[in-house]
Amino acid sequence: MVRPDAKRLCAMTIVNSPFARKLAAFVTLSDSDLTVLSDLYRRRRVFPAGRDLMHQGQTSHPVYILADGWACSYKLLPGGTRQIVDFQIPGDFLGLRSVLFRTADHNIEPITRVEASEVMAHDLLDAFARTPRLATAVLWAASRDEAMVVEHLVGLGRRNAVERTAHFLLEMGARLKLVGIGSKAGFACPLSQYLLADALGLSAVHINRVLRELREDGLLTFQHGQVVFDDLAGLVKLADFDAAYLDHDGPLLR
Amino acid sequence: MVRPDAKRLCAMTIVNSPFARKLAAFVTLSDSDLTVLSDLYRRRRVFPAGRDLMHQGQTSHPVYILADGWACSYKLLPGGTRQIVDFQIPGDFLGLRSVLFRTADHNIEPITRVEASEVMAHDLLDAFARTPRLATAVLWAASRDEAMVVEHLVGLGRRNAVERTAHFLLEMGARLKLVGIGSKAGFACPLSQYLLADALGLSAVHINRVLRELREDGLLTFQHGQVVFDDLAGLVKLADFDAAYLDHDGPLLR
DNA sequence: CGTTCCGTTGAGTGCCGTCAATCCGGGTGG
DNA sequence: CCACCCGGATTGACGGCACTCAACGGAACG
Repeated sequence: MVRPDAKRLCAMTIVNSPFARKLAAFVTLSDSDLTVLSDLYRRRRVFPAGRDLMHQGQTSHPVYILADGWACSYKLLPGGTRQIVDFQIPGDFLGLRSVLFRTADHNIEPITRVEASEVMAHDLLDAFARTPRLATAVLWAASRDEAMVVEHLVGLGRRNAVERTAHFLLEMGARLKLVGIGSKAGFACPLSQYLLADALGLSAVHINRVLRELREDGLLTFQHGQVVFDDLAGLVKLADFDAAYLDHDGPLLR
Repeated sequence: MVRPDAKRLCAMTIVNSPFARKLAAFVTLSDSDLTVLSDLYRRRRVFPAGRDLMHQGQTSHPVYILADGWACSYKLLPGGTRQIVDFQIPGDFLGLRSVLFRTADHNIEPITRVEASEVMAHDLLDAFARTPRLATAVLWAASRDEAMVVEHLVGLGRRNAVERTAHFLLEMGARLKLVGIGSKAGFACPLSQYLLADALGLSAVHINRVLRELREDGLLTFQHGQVVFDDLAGLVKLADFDAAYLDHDGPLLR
């Protein structure tokens, strides 16, 4: 009986990780790419919900790849309010943007219990040097993250509360579907209305009213930690949602 | 008499460009870095104010480095409104983020007459391969751009009109100072109140009222295309402005 | 000298925030 | 098993920040 190649086995395991899954939507990853990737996954760590794992002003922080759970990045304002910039779901980087700065410019809070792989900046750059294809894929992921931030900005600037909320939930649905969590019908959502409010620039009270309106209009139901798209087409139209920047029919690079 | 080395001369010319000036705030660029940089500047082009030089959905667009003038990147919404994501000033990239996407996800409009160098994506990647230091500098510039977008997002979500406007003008002032245009006292600003409104998620009418309030409170004056910081400390306090992500005391990498 | 763009100001409106009370489910301790 | 507590969800009343509509002045331009 032939014992399977250990590295090969490793690659086979990694291929179903949310991170590889997301990258695979952009580039076709070879076995060697996957092997390099699996090396990055070594230092797995677990964080409890609620306690920040990175905060503004912190110097020389590491980068994480989120393996399980939800997190959010946010900024605090003097008034005591905060603005959530983005939510991170499995497959997303934590703190990639500020890796080139001396200090992190935002906080990251685990919303649920979180499992993440700690990646040394040096190892990441090393991996890039070995597999340019992987480097391209990561750059694409970073561009995609920024595109989401931009879309978020547009929503805050020019969409009313209902459109903004609908757009946000559609985007989360599309992102989750891409990494194999959730479907076109909906997804499990651990976000409280307070978190939603801090992300969408609204008050929790108003979020509640908006969700009720969406529910009564037969568009979507968000109750008991479940988001259900009752009328997907109607939502897409209402929110002017275009998933082009998130999804692709297939890899762009082969 | 010795004729100076042509390449050397080229490097001497480029060192005063806004782009090099901005990068130099982050890394110390060697003569060879500057030579590579000057190669990127070859294809200089001019665009008149007002006509978009890139639009949403456009495929395989080039990247530009802005040499002179102001531009803005924006997204259109179905209602006919638009949201300006960011303004670009000399030294900034145009369209860098969407270079890895098949299609641009936003429009770019020259606000004034604009001079820009067209850079082929291939040449850029080639330059990166030759001088990793330059690659790092460009990545830093990209991270800085994203940090500005994030700060913009925070403003739209959680700052009122006055704070938001003050913060925006302070940020523009800091950016312009970094590339050698404008000073601590103020700067020449070609933006109309309509452009300001589209950027800050407000109506032009309200921008007008906000500017009046800032003026009457002795904080800043924006008239006849000139922004003057009448009370810089007061503005910084009002807007909770922190230029850490824009400016540095000196290069971080030597 | 009309046109157009930009800036300015007033009046009225509405979306969304704040304050406050209530309800509900789950966890905890008696 | 029940009382208590606590975070989150829900709803109502009220107020304010910023929008819309509208009108007018001034400067640039053909």
